[in-house]
Amino acid sequence: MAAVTKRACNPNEEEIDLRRGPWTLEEDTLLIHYIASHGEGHWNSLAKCAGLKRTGKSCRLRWLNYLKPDIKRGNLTPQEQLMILELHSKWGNRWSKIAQHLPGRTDNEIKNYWRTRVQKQARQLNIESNSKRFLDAVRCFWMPTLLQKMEQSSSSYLPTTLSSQNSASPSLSPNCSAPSISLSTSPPSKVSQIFEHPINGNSSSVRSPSIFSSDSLISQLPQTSERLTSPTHAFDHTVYSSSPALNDCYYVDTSSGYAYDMEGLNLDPASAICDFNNQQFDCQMTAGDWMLDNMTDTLWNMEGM
DNA sequence: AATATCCGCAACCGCGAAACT
DNA sequence: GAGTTTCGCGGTTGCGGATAT
Repeated sequence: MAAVTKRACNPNEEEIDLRRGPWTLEEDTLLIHYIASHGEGHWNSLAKCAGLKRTGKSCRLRWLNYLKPDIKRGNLTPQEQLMILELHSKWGNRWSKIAQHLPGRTDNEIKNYWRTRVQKQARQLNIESNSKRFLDAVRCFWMPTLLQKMEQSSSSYLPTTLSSQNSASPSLSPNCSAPSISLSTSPPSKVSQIFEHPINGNSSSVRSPSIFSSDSLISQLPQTSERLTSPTHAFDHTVYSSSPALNDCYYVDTSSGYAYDMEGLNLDPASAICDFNNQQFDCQMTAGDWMLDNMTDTLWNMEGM
């Protein structure tokens, strides 16, 4: 039951009972129908004209975060999680800006994801979520694991003729200035949304932002052949090798058929050991290191990661 | 089975920027 | 240019379901 408060916007106006709390189906219907026929904007007058005893602010929030038709619901895909991690490393808590690059996702949803999932992991590791250390952790383990899931999903999801080709695997292209999660072959038919590289964009696909620049976190991921020594590590050369078609950079969202959750990921601790010869990052893994100590029971077994 | 605790998410709040008068 | 209104953003809260005890 939504709370009701007495409020007078203007001393001359009669007091209006303003509802608060969860929206009812009736209110949702009113708002949807009103916007369908009159459009959105001018939220305060919209609330009054639609017969909603809500603030314009509340109506706007309800519409943008929940009722808008193109809102995508369900778990964030690995691709989306990866993009959030990447963009947050660049922009910080600019949720709305980050959300602009994730069609169908709201800033509120992304913010909640960051606070409930990402910051939780940082807390469990006793490191600041905005610290370089945590960024390294994200870069060295979280992102590769997401990429692994993307690789696996694309392999199982795409037709075998496609998935058997290296070029069809999501590839990290260190030199790619556009989204570096790429498919260099024609996008599969089941791909729901494709962000094309700007120089190739010629369809109705949503244009991708130019993220994942050369100095981005992803481009700083350790090259598999150089730094990942475990034979069981899931990242083979197809993940990190340069795509022969660097210009063909797609962001592939397979969410239409999948609902991934980090919690479902299971990374063998042994496979997470890095040997960073170049020591570019301070997340070198040796027995007794802070991260290794923690990874079996927090971040790196992916329970809750 | 009952209670406590945890967790995710929708909704609210305060503030600053932009638009309008 | 000043004052007011509207909009949008980021931070926070609180509810309800899930899980643990």
